[in-house]
Amino acid sequence: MPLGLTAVELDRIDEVVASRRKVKRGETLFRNGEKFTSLFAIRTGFFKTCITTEDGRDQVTGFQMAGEVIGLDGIVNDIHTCNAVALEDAEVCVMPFDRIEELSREVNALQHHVHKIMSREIVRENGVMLLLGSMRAEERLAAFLLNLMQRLHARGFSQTELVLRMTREEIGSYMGLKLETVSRTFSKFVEDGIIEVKQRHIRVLNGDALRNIVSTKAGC
Amino acid sequence: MPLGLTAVELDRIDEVVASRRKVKRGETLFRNGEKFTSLFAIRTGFFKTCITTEDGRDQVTGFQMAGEVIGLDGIVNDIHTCNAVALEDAEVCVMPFDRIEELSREVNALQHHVHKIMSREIVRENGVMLLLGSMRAEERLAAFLLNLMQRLHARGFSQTELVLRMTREEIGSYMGLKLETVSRTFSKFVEDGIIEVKQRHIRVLNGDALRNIVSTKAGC
DNA sequence: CGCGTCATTGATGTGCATCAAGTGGTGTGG
DNA sequence: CCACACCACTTGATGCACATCAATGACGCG
Repeated sequence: MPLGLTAVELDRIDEVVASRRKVKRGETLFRNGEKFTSLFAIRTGFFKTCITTEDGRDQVTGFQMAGEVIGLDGIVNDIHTCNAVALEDAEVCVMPFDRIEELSREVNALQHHVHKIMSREIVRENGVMLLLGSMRAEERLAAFLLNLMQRLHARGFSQTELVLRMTREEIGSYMGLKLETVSRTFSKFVEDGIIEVKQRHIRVLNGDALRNIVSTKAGC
Repeated sequence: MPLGLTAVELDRIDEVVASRRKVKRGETLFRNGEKFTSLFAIRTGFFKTCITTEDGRDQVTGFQMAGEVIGLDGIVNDIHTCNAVALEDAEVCVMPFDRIEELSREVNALQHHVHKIMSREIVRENGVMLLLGSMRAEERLAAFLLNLMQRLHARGFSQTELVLRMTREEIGSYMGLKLETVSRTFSKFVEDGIIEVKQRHIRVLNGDALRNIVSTKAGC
């Protein structure tokens, strides 16, 4: 969590956690239409959030890992508007939102932290919109891999190796592509010597090449 | 603004407005990279927000009208990450964010209101992601028109007539389409008798048809 | 009136979707 | 422990929606 807090403040912040909850792989933490009461801080595990429309369309709107907060969509109307599904066995901290609001009136740092988390999510989604609106398949996947690597690295994992927690289809859904396109694009990256793929294990051989792919549209 | 407030509370909320600012058509309210200090409530006028990437790509991430709040992206890093451009002469209320935080510690309703505004933006962007990721051109534009109509109607404007404040290119950028595609799709709607188009003036003849277009992917 | 901006419409190209077949890993039950 | 079934993935062939390129038309402003 945040920085520059006194011990007392840190204790107060612990108070927002009402309980913990385990979610098995494949199960949902919350569903579209359910009443919103709490935000969830992921302790361990990996989630996807996805929207399902009346007509059966379904789209992954994000992947969340340990240390990230999930459930912000529910605040507006006190109803969750997406499903949060565990992609591996997970544990979350349940943080009742009224308690968060209460405490953040007393602890300025908490208040500001909450605002930042929400703003960060807005900015992240801006980035995804950019990606969906104007990038080609290779760029999307390069950006996706770089983003995952960066987040995993920030958590102390390898910079170059990662294990995908999601299927090709879920990646495709998130990136606005079909699973075949995801697969083909990975294959192309392999041919080009940029990554190695073995099932869901990915080793990045040439991170710069990925970065180039993402930001080399200028020449077009 | 929100409901169920005492007169005293309402007075307090007025305090968040430090000043007003006029923005002429084509000018920016804030720019990517500028220091973030305030949120802005639009009093009159119409804005677009857009991201510009290093490599010159540019994408509209939203259109905002009177009564909406703009600038939420700046909270995370105290830096704006997008440009806000007035599409017509506009006036905004400047609301210094530290004052918002200060006051929302005292006025619960304000605190909750701020949270809702941010959450609403997250949910809106979720919807755009869905649109960009899985809808075809006709569906995107139908959804776009319906959304504009609904927001304008909520502000007391006609349900069936609207004036686009933005160019075809800006619409296309927002929807992940080229301006030609936007134009062609409008023309198709006209052929089908769904709308009338005269420059930027749009009259919706058959709102149900639009709604059908948006939610008729089940059959495909 | 003439120029610039925005919009429309047509002809052609292409990136990704779609359809289809086959492979490989995993898990289960005999 | 092996056989089978299932699922995720890969790879190829074809088609289509939208992009791209290009020409023309309609406003609005100096």
